[in-house]
Amino acid sequence: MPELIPLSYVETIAKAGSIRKAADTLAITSTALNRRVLALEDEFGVPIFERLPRGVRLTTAGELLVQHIRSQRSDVAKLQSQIADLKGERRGHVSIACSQALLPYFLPAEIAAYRKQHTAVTFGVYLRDRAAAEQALADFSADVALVFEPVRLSNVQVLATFPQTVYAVMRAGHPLARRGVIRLGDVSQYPVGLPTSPYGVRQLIDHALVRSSARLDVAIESDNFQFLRRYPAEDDLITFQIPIGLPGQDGMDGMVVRPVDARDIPQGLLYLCQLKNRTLPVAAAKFAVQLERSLVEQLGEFE
Amino acid sequence: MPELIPLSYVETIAKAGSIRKAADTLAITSTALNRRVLALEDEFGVPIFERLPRGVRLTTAGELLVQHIRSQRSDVAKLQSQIADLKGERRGHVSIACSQALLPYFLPAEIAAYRKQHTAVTFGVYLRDRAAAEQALADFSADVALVFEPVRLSNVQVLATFPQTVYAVMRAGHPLARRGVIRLGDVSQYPVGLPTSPYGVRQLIDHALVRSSARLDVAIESDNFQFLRRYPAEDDLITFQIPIGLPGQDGMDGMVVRPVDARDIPQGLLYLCQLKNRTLPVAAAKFAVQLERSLVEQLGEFE
DNA sequence: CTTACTGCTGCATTCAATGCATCGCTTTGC
DNA sequence: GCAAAGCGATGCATTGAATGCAGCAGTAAG
Repeated sequence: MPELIPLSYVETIAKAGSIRKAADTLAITSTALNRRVLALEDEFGVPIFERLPRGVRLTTAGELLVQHIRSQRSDVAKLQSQIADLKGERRGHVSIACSQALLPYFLPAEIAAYRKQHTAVTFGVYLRDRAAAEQALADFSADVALVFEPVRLSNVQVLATFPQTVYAVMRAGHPLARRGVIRLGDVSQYPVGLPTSPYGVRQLIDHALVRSSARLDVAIESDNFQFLRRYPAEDDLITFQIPIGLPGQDGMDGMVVRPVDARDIPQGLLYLCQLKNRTLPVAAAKFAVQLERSLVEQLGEFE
Repeated sequence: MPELIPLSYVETIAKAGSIRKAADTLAITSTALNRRVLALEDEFGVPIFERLPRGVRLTTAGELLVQHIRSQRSDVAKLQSQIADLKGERRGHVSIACSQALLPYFLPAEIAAYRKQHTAVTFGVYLRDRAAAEQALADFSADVALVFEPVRLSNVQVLATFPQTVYAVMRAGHPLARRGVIRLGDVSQYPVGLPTSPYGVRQLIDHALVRSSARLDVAIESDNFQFLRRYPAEDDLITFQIPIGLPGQDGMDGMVVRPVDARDIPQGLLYLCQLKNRTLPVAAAKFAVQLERSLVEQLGEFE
């Protein structure tokens, strides 16, 4: 699909930082590339690149142009996926930006289920924090984002939200394991492990602690959910997770999870999003629908 | 802006119905054009055109492609208008599809006011009935549509709605002219002139008549609002208009308008629309904002 | 059966895009 | 300070991909 995305060399130059370097990676001479840039600037009547002593940098107009090119690329992908769809091939590619909690169980199962039906569809799964996920949507490097408690949601269209109760994770023999629902006051008697502050679960807990008289003994802090989920097996410590990041009934080898009372820590929301005003390629749209269905079912299981 | 819209020849061929005719209008040989088509079909792996004995016709894939090309053209226009905007030129073009009522007074005044500020912006104003206006949005031949009581509104995004009371139009000496508000029962004593059935005003009146005991003596029927507005000057006949299609206090030379009681004929809605999920070019977006403001003011005047 | 119109293809041509060499400029390193 | 290195821009020769020409095969209309 060569000339379906013209001007894509502009992106290469912007990334490389100089015309000569970009010409190298494009395997053409700098002359040719330079000429294309000049011709393009002539057409628009505006400089696309700012000439610096050590290379070039996009002007404001150039940034608009790059945005346009990316949007166009995504449109072409959509078109190709539509055409492939009516060829009966069900091809395509889906890029997903998501929070950590989705990676260990939920997305692998979902993607495997989807690919079982549509084997020609390929996937890209990228761990992005809440801000980076929105950025990924904006520059078309992701089709959909699945994030817990996102930040601002500007330029983002919410396809669906799913409430997520915070669960306490502990070893099976832990005293609190006998209770059905955990109160925050109970937990304050034990050391806890928390995610670092950028994460949604931590935000919810921090907010809860402000309003509450309880204080937590934070013995462990980590930015890795996998670590936080496994650690209580070795210690009396309690950590917190949302259900989407937990394995099913089996596979909890020696550990148990108990919901935290919603009066203490309110439910957070898991957001399924896409870029505002964008029509997704067929594959991505269908996958989003499947995600929505599965998440609604998943919800029922844990309630 | 030549090669910013590649593939645009596909549209030309589709419209011409044959490669050779299209080649004529494009001022190139049929050979070259044919080659491009073959190359394109090779890239997509799907025939774009169906070969008929007397020419070609778009396949399903081809129709998708044409839709994509139109969308792309509109995107490029948006980009250029954005770039022109930051050049301080405020250039651009706005295409408007609208009902008859907007043409005599409202749009001329609005466009003139806009062009006073942005002289480099050009306009296209096209009379389209309610169904055709939506079609015009869909194929990107119009940026915004202003229609009274539209039909289905699929694939259309409503930017704003404005209630429009139906007004009775009569000569100044008419007996009913002494009343402040007209009841449908009063009108039934006189002959009336109505727009033909596709128009929103007629729809409202027809609906009103079904529910009401009153019957109207339809002496004149026309699809031209200009005619219906002027005719009562020569006759005791009464016609109906919405305020947006009427001149201000002056310029009614010998005629008066009186609102029809909303209990008899409910208010209709004037819709300001754009294509769903489309980002308008700067000029069109700004003009839409101006329209919205003016219409809100206009509303105050007549209430 | 002829005529006219269609899309398609082999071969020669041409012109726009490319490559080469070089200039003018700024920053970097000694 | 002065040479070196890296950058974008430009004049000139070259090349190859897109074009044009002529002719093919097929179908519908008269």
